[in-house]
Amino acid sequence: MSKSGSAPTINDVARIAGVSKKTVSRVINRSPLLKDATRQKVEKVIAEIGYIPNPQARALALRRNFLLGLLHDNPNAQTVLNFQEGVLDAIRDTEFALVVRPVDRHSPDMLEDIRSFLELQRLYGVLLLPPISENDELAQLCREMGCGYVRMGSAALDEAEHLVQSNDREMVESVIDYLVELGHRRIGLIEGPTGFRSAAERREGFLSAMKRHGLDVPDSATAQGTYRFNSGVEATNKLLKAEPRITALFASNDEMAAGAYHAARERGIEVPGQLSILGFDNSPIAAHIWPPMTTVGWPIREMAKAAALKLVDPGSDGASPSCFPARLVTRDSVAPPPKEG
Amino acid sequence: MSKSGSAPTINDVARIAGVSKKTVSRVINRSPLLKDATRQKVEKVIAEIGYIPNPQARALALRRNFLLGLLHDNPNAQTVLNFQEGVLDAIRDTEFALVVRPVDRHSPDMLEDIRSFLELQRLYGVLLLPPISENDELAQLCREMGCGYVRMGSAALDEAEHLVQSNDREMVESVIDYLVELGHRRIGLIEGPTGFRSAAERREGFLSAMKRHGLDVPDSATAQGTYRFNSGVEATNKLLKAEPRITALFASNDEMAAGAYHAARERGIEVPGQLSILGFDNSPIAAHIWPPMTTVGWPIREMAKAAALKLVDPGSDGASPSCFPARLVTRDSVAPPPKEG
DNA sequence: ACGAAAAAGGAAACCGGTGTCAAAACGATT
DNA sequence: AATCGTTTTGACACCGGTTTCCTTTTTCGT
Repeated sequence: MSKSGSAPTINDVARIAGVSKKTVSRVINRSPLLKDATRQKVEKVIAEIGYIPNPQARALALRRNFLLGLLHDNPNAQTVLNFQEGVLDAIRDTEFALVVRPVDRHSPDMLEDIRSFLELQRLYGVLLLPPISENDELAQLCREMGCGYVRMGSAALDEAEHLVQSNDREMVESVIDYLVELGHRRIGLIEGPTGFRSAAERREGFLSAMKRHGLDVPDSATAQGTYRFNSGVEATNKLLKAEPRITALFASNDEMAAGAYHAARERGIEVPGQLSILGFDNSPIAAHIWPPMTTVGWPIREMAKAAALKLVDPGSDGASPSCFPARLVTRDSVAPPPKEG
Repeated sequence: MSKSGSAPTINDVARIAGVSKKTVSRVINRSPLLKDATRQKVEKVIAEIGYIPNPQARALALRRNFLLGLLHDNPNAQTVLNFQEGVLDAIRDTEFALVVRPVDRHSPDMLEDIRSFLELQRLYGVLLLPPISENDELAQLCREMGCGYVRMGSAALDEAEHLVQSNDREMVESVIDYLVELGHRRIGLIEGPTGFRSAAERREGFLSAMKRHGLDVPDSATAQGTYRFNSGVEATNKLLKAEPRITALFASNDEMAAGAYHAARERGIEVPGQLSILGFDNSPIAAHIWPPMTTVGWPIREMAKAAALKLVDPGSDGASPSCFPARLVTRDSVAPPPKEG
């Protein structure tokens, strides 16, 4: 019997069940070459004494930890946190745990930092959040290091087993359709920074929808931001100066849309009476700002769960492509355009 | 020599340095009974070949993982994320990693869940964020399990070595002083939920400052919220109905303060012209809301770093009490009270 | 210079699992 | 019943450190 006070080990199970520890190990690892009778006998003992394999020992023997890593360059606090919750949904009641690692994508050492991190911790796999999920070198690094990985993205960045995708582009298109239906014709775009795949996808969606409706998008009706609040303010100011007749504004994310509110208010423009504003991400700020913002939300938590499952249990469903639908969250920042004066 | 491709092991170091692995182990563990010459010789080799002890092996032998756990019941996404960054600041370039574990403080199984989590993962230590940091049973559990812990709190919850503290109370007092200096006399309070130590501290600070100034605080000038946005809306409505002559409002956190903005706007009350609003936490919403909110910010990241250091390197400074000063972040939601009549 | 105590080093066992490979058990044939 | 080819199972080394226990060397007082 194991000394009371310390958890039962594989040896305890083996002794009580009257088999070798290797056999117990086989039961734990679901080896197919076990006689059913043996398996059941061992499983009974495991259940009885409440044995749980020690992840530290397995980590050493397998040269691989039971840790999932979350690598991110803080796109947005709420997003990251929702993602963490989703991963936890997937690994709750398993031996896995989630380790987080904020990184700085602007640092020239990012890849080296991550390499030594992976080398040291021997993670089972990592989850890559945008924008660093778009970094192909990083994915390559994971492959080299024998570390599983799943990328979250708004485009087909990788093979299905390494990807959980959202359909930003389609979603933006339908959002523009919605604005056009309401009567808007002059719609402005605040796009995200160059180099972000999501920004590109959202812009493409915008442009193709406008084109489909036969609407003109002069250069002066688009402005670029950095996905941060301040850049939204600046972009809006620039836009409204160049194109004062714009009646609706689509911002590539909520923070910039909130910046647009700010700029509009400073100019005495009423939202949504004189200007409709639409964001993207459904972050908390969209709900808290006044008037509450209409935006597009994607099911981050479910996506995170799916991503984690691809790593942890690739058998179940891991190879199938996962594209998650976003949905329009209608609040009060969009109205029909004002009557022409 | 170690086979190229795999990291150097303790045996490599021992062979190259011409000592036994035990000696190397002693160097790594800073054993005091080593001759300086030996230590330096070994350290030189370690540096040369870039040896890093394998955390998995150490975890097995020491029965203790090199993982810090962050237990939280999401007080606020930005807070949690800042905290994570702070912990990372402390453990960057060490063998430690940070694992996160959101918990549900309303679940009756919370303690059991955490117990089995600790048992399984054998964390080196955990960091407890408010509000669960206030749970004494949880701290007791950590002690029982031999797991280090540090609590973040707004009061003296525990011994110095287990505590990183903020001075909410003092800070609220000085905030009220500030309002009174501006001329406010009728100040309302939206307090946080019962059972939160921070809520209690902030209320105490408010009341004692008001008392000090000889100002009356009728029951109708305080309302309770849940720390969530919506509760801020409701509390403000209740408050303004009962005490329409209030000229300033202090909310126990920014989310509720944002709710107060919302309620004020719905009632056509101008902020800060007719009503000054003050929040607490300096969360992003405070900066993004219109007009930008004056609030109190505490240095979460530094506090997190200090907390992590208490666990990782208790020698350095771990036993000394750590109380971090908050500071007033002045923005545009506070103005002198409107002239009477 | 001598003996005792302190410091340094090493061999082997151990932490709790997994991999390899050979032995044992089994079933089907002859 | 003996033989052969498969399953099943177990003995033993190993993952990369730490620990125990003991021997050898230093250091120091006298």
